[in-house]
Amino acid sequence: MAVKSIKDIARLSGFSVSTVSRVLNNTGRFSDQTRDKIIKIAKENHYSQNIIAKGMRKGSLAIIGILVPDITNAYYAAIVKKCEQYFFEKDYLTIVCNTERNAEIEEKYIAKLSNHIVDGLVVISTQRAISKNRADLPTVFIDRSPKLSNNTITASSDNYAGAVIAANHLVDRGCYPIMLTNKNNEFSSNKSRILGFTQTVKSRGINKPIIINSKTNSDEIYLVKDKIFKQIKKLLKEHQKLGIFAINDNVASYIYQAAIGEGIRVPEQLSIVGFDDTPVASKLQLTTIRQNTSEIARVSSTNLLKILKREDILEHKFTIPVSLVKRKTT
Amino acid sequence: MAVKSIKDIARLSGFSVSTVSRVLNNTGRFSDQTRDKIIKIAKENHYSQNIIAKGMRKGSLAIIGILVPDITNAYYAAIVKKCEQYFFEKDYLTIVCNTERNAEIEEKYIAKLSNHIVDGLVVISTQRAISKNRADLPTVFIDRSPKLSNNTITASSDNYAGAVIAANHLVDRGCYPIMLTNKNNEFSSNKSRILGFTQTVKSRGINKPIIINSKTNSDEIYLVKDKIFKQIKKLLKEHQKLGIFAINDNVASYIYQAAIGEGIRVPEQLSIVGFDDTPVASKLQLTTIRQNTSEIARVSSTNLLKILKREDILEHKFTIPVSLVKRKTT
DNA sequence: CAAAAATGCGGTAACGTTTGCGCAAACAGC
DNA sequence: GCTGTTTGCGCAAACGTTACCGCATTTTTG
Repeated sequence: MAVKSIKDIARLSGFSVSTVSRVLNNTGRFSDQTRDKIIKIAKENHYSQNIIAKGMRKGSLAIIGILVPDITNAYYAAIVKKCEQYFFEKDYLTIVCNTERNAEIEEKYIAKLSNHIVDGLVVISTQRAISKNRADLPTVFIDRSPKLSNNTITASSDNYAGAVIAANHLVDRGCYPIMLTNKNNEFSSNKSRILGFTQTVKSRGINKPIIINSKTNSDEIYLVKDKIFKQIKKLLKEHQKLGIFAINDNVASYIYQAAIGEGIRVPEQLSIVGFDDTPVASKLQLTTIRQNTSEIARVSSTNLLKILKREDILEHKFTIPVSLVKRKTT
Repeated sequence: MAVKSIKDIARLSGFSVSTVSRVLNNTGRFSDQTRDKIIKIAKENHYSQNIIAKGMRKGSLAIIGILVPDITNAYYAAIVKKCEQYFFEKDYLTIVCNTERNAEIEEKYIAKLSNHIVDGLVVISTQRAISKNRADLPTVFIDRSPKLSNNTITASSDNYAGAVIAANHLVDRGCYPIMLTNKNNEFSSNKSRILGFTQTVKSRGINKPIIINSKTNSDEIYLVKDKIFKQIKKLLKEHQKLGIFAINDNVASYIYQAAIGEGIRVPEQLSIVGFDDTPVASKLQLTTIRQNTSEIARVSSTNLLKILKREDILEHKFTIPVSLVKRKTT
């Protein structure tokens, strides 16, 4: 009961603290008898190592911090889960921070985590360049990276290729392609998707690609439903089949439901391709571009651990392939 | 640059470490001049407190651990996010652990966290009673709690009331009610829902309530689709309108999609009520029983912090009200 | 069998912080 | 101007570990 520290085990076993420490960490020299006796006593008394003290001595608690806009978002949740599990395999714990994409909250988390509490940081999709005073903390970025220096390490999906696949898929199925984006078009991932769409559509003979920008967040797109459908209905008169490439599954699923409500047949009149492949997409049977979240997480985690082990990392940009998941909306 | 510890600030300012510590923590006695000078130097040199050392001295790192089956599940994600945000408000960080409902993994996490790394634990829906050797760690439970002692603190939705609401809603709309559960019927939350359904249905004059147990996990229910629909179709011949109360939204949404595939009209022939109110339910326009995840998280977090502050907690069971969200499947 | 090497173990400093205690100087009261 | 109180600050111990170093004792070597 009263056993708290290595000192108690030392006292109970008759050995010194250094010997107990060596046995418990399996380092240095000690006899088999000594080991057995100390281990036995430690177990009997439910000794558990004080990680704080160890961390102080070693200068590390073996904890990783992960900054994520919102754990409730299925795409982020998938990444965070995989990272956490990967780190735990390697004996690291993970502190999760919901930043709400709010720069102020981000700064607060970073300030707190910088105080020697985490060994490194995984940063997903930050609003802006991260404050410089965390410059000492090893960091890997997911999706987007600040323009701090040219050796920041980033992993992201091949957004450009995803858009190319989506655009070609729509044109192949005889649709006149439209892209529907949200207000976050300054995000590099959105930029790449727009570029991929535009270039592909042009290469298929359409000179003026139509891109509708909702100018809202993905989950507030319902506010501009009427405006969007006015445009869609107008286009439907000019083209037999329309194909919407939505910036993500949330937007795609909303448009899908709304189209049905408007009496537009999917996919006969209107095909829809989303992006992400979240559970909603699979429940709604939405065709979408799948992001390989497991791979993004794996690459990021291993890179961070490599930095911590001071191993060299040759690449700095890691681009993860995406794939088309064909379902019932195309 | 080379400034690492309070010692450096002491050296640079000409004061002792104790004075610096007192100023930085705003405790004890010091003059205004001293304060200004020390603060200035600390800021100039970007001093940041070493939380590990502080933690060692104070015996706490101000970190909470949260054990959750799967952060990817929307219901759990909502709770975890709220808890994390609440703890951060109170200056605690949160370590998230995905246990996959696996007892072995749970034990590993608990063993690791027990080593003085967290101040307390939030445990969501554990598979079994938690290993006894963590008995020293303050813990609150969500959804279900092990039968360790009768003062374990638990917060959960009013599952019984939810089932009563769902059953009445279905009967009110002229449906012959059926309940569809998964294999986890030993879970107390499922038990309560089944009880609520059974008793309500009986009180409405149906003596032999029909409960179909898929005997699979929620996301593997597709394996027994044929069996389930055979039964549903048979019942459809005996009753004009059927109403399914599904154990959760995942099951409900699958049944919804499958029913449409089978050519059954929803809600004309078959009404469906889910449980949870996850994003999928709202996307699919599923009628469901909403769990108040914010409230569950708030109650649990405040209770844990109360325990840490050694405040008395009068109740041990916290039951959070649920509500009917009527959408298009009823 | 002497010298050299290996083994087993303990003493102790250090990690960076907080905090009780004590002491000198300044200030207050009468 | 003497006593009593307050103020400002430093010393040093302590939190629980780890790891360097050193010292017997034992084992190996030639």
